[in-house]
Amino acid sequence: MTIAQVAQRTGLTAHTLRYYERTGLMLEPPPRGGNGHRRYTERDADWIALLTRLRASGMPIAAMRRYAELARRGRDSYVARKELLEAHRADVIAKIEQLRSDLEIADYKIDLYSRRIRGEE
Amino acid sequence: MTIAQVAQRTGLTAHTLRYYERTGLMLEPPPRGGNGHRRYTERDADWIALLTRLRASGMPIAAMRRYAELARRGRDSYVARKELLEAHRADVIAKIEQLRSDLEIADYKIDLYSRRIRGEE
DNA sequence: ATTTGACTTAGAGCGCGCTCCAACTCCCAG
DNA sequence: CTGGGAGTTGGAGCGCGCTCTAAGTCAAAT
Repeated sequence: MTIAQVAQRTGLTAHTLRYYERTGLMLEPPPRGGNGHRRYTERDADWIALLTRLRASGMPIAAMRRYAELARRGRDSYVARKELLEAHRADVIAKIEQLRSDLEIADYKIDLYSRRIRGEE
Repeated sequence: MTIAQVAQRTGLTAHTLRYYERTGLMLEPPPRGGNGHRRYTERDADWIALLTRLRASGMPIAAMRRYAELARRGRDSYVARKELLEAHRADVIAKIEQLRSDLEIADYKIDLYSRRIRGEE
């Protein structure tokens, strides 16, 4: 698979794919064809798809890098990887709760404006 | 109220308070004491508290600036302000839903690692 | 008189996550 | 053999939201 095809498939740009590789997010650098172009394997594409989902849930690049490092260590890092993901999950859940509660002020204000618009105060 | 007191009360730094003012988030620049220092009114502090809550729910500075501009226009902008907040609320709710769904991959992986750790596969 | 400390300003710097640029190589179609 | 298109690299630039620095003013405490 070419970089353009992976970009297409994952929704990332080719720029971003090279950036991810540079910054240590790949399990290993994708193999190159005779012309020096990257030839992504199916496994590469799957890994990148996983990265995009972790990213979408707000995982920082640095944590994804740690996750990639663990994944390179193989079966020995299952526990560590699980812990990393659990920590991330807890972060996301906390963030969701925070958003919910910080949204209340908007709700309150919206209600206030509604009443003012209707001339109730 | 001094800038330090408002910082204390709102959890922002004095730096950030000046930045917010520079960038157009205040209804009007806080009055100055004889020594040129800002003397925040109770109303200023309340407004800043509202800003921090909007900010905490992820509203971008640019949107807060628009909100401040509307607020400066007074009663005429109730409808516009309400619409702005409703748009923000919709954004936040969408973001929460997105987070929930993007979290599924972490859940799935956590479960996978659990089973692998227990030696089931 | 001096030091301390809280404030002032304009403007620089930073961390994050991209995003793009310049200059280059390579291959293929016309 | 020429042009176009897709890829390569190192490194610069950007948008956001702060965050900090330098140099200065002023007031109260010693």
